[in-house]
Amino acid sequence: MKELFDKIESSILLSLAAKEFLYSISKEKAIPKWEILIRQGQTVTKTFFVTAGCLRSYCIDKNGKEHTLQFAIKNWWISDYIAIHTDELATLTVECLTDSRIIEFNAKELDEIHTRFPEFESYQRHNLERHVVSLHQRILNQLQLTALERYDLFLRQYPDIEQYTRNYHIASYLGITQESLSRIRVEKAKK
Amino acid sequence: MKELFDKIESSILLSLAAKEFLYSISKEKAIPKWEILIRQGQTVTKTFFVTAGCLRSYCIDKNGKEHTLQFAIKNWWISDYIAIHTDELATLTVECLTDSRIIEFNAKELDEIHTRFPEFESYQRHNLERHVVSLHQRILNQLQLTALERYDLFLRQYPDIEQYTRNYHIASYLGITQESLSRIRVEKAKK
DNA sequence: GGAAAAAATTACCCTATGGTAAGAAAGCTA
DNA sequence: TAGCTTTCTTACCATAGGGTAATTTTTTCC
Repeated sequence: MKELFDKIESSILLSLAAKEFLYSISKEKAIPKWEILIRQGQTVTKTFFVTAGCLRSYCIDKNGKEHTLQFAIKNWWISDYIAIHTDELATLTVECLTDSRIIEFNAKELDEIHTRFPEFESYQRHNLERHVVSLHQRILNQLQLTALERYDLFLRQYPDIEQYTRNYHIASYLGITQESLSRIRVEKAKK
Repeated sequence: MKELFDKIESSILLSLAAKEFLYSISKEKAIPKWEILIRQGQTVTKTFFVTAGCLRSYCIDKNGKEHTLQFAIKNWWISDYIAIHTDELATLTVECLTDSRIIEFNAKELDEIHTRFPEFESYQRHNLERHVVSLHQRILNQLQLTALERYDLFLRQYPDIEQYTRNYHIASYLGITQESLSRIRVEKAKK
């Protein structure tokens, strides 16, 4: 719980009213490892703010292969934004990679917070801007770097995430197979 | 000019004050084909709202290859968000693919609009949410579709953009070479 | 702590896409 | 309309990464 306000307050000043409202609707929850919070094909109503641990969102394609869209650790938001925005069934699965703690919000609650508290809306806008920037960078990396370069960058950029993940999670995030990642790791080890 | 308000008003209600302020600072500009609005390596101060025509943002990698990040037609925003956000030099070039019309905003102006007019901030948040959703979809497509499938999807999803682009623009957006796109087009034609 | 399950590695061969270079077509511009 | 420039196509070969399956290593959990 505290984490949410730490995070938000570090970027904007929340009014007392906003703070009380947030407290009144949000409950921090412990989620055990491997629990699934959103399941591909089902309806999505919630967005999650992570206060501890690590979650992952991924989709399973028509050949049964997993593709990781996002990892989320402390202070990050995660959900199936595609489904929420298009009002369709989940295209993603969101799972807990380790015992974690989250705060969940449904769409109506978030709408209400945004409407009632402009400072929260401002926080969200900044958040989304950062998100867009990181997605732009990810797309450019995918277009111009080799698999090895993307792996190195991932390790440098998100050193805290590796401890929670299996190699095949990272491979599917980087857009390669587990086997290719394994070959890359062998090459790296040789140097 | 009118377009900006058409677009914004269709999603939110702007107060009279906000509208007057927007009018007072924004000037629509005609930009000729091939003009470059942001140049990789230089400083970035502006964000563009397109009212007619088509712009493109791309980066040139260390091997001299172009990678298209975004196309923007009427009612879309375009800039080098990476540079603006990280406060560094442009990693992207933004060019005009055809004679176009734009309204430009500098960061300070946008900040001021956001601060003074919560309804504009709300519009921007929704805009950014849509942007995040489309980037998520693009990343998933890149991970799970073949080049041919991505090309078909592009043509279906953005039928209005093709008229403004060269094939190598589209190829570099899809993450393939111009030659590969050409081979794909030949295959498609056969069927 | 040990059996069972899951993940990672490795070897072998395969395929989609890349690179180069030459020629054809289309688009400008005088 | 001719000539120049840019874009597109095609052929040929190269390569990064994929697929399968067997083996080893690590993790899970009773």
